[in-house]
Amino acid sequence: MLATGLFSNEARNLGKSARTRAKLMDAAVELFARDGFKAASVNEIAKLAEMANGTFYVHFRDKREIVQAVTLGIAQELARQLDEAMVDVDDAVERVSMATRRFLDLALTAPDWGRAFFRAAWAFRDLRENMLSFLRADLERGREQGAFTVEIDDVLIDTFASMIMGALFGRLAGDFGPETGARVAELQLRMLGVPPQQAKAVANRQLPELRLTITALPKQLKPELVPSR
Amino acid sequence: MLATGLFSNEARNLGKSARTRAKLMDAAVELFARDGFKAASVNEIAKLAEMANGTFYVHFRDKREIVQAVTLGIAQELARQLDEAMVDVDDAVERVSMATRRFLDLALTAPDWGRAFFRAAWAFRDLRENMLSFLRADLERGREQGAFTVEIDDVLIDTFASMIMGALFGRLAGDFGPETGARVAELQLRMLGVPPQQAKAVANRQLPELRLTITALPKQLKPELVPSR
DNA sequence: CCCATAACTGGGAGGTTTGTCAATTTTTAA
DNA sequence: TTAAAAATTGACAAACCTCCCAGTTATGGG
Repeated sequence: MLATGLFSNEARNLGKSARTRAKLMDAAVELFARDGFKAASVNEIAKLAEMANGTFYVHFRDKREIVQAVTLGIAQELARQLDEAMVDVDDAVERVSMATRRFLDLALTAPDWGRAFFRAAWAFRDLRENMLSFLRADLERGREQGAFTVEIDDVLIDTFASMIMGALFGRLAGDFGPETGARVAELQLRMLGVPPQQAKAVANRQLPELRLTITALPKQLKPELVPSR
Repeated sequence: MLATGLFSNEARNLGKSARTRAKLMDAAVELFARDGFKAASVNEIAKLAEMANGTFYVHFRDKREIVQAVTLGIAQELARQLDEAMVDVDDAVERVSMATRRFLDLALTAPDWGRAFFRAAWAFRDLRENMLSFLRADLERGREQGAFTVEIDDVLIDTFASMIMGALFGRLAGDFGPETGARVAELQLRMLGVPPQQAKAVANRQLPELRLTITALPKQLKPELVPSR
């Protein structure tokens, strides 16, 4: 077990129950990433979290419940950080390129989260659709700004997302290096109708340092997962 | 259990051993498609194939072996059919568009095969790389013919494949209809540098009827999986 | 048709999994 | 400080898993 996983870190100032719950979730992330949701066992999660099997069932009704908590937590945190990294970018071409590159950077800083997210994205439709709503907003903005010539429909959005997921997989597998994000962003912009030269320039633009802000979630119940702009 | 799955059909004129083996493989495809390779159990495979658990071990050393047989079988058959459907197409733009559209049509005619292939493509690197070698050939041909302006590298090939896999997933989930293949092909051609108007025209070109040729595999051991041209 | 051989059966050993529960320890708040 | 509440433990039932094997049945070449 790692010293502290991301959930534990978020919960470090909360009560004991929340900390134990977070520890279980961190262990679960690791196993979900490695084995998938179905193949990971409650026993192993508890063992990795260094507690007795029975404790698991104090904090989660069953495996389905921890799967939901973990995947929702990962999606929320990734979306929040991505959103934050882009608050003051207005140009759609920049935003679209940045989303792809930042998302990959982010997922790669916590590879287990990346892997678990990869699995969750295929397994859970509502989570996937929630993430895609962010994307749709930027793509439609690009059309309005006249930057994208392609028609925006569900297939386009899904395809765009698949390109990101494919890159995530390749990065996580170690097949590709850090330049992958820029390359994929370039390909995406070409697809959207941005002139090749501009696509290359924008996609390779230097990004400001990635500032990680792992903060505690608000005490209130999980906020809805919605684009902030 | 379905009347006859594809493996059983291929083996229908072979000896009893081959037929039983094929029946197990058909059952396995169904469960792999539903639950994944790790979560599917030998017990359930045997039960679905309507035979005693012990029979499984007459035909396969263990689960790894049937997973390998099934995934290789699916990949081979899909590659073979795809290759056959494209033998007399020379233009790279046409080939690339056709590969995407035909692959999707093919995978959708046997959705369990499609689902199992989808899983296998992420799980088994060598299988994936083997399929990608087909793709690379056509993409490079397109550069030589001057049709594609984009640089051909590993990230491009992987991204191209991810677009297909994403579409496959959406089609299998019922999110998208039969027009998806043409739409994704159009997006791919745009990405490669084909002028938008031409991309749209080629991608929507009517394809000759898909002729399914489920035939018995040659008696000799599995042939290598290699592009025929 | 006969019978050697191949295919198949089903019970079981030994392990893992899920989920429960009574007993124990830790935390919290008065 | 102390007692009630909350958290944790670990053993366990019941189900399910993989793989084996001794015994039974089916197949097909001579």
